[in-house]
Amino acid sequence: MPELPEVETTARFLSERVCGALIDGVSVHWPRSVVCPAPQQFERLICGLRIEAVGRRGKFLVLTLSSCAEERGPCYLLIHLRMSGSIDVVRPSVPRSKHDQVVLRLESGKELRFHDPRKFGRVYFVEDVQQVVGKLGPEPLDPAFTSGTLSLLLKSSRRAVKSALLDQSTIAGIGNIYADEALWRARLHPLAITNRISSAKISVLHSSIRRTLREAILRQGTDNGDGVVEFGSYRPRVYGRAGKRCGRCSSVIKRIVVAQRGTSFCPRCQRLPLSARR
DNA sequence: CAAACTCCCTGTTAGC
DNA sequence: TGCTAACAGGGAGTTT
Repeated sequence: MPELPEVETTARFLSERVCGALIDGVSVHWPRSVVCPAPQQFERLICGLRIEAVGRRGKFLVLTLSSCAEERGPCYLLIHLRMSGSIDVVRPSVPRSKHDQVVLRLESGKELRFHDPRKFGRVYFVEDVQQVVGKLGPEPLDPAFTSGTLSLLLKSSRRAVKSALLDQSTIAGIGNIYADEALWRARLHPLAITNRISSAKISVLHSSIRRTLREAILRQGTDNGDGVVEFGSYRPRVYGRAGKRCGRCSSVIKRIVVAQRGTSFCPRCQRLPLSARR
């Protein structure tokens, strides 16, 4: 599933291919993929706009669109890939998949296709990005995100640390894969209670989150052999490896459920300290 | 305030 | 072999 590193990879891929492109046709094949405005409006409003930039905020792709006539400010096309979404940029002659939910035809002769077999992904067209991403927490790779920032966030509530990492209003962009990976790297148990984690351990968690995300971006995301979304070559240390051995201590990796999500961790590397139990 | 649950979806897989 | 049912999973919304 696309999380921050996969979305970043997709944003870079898109940026190279569609920056400057004029959109001259839009079709929505699965109306519920489009949150706002209504699909007909969506098609009408986007047609004729130019893609100025492609970026990312949390797990959202952010395309800045502008009108050629310049009579109004920029607008934004946001795409959340959720579970199974992906983006293709192909020639129109490439046969369209039945899972291509939204297609933008570009003047350059290419098509930008939002492909999403499970239909959980969402597209937004807005004038104000904050309308969509306003509630997101800080970007973990932003220099402004320090150990102190993380400390304030974790100490302000009492909950399982994994649940806090998954909460997009706490930190943006971390999902099930990188939450498990960062906790493993930090040698922190997923059920450790946030406001009882020492500052020293929070500092380790902070650098673990950043190292894990940076490493995954360098590798262009996780190689999830899932077949649904093919990304890069990041190999998870614990995620999806329950029953296999920990690469650090060779204990058998355990699987539990935290915040309704499957959670893998090493029971030996990631001990739950007495002081951090509920 | 936080946690738990429900819903949206379909490809994959386990069970029969 | 072929069928069905269970399951996974991000996040918004609702209930506890």
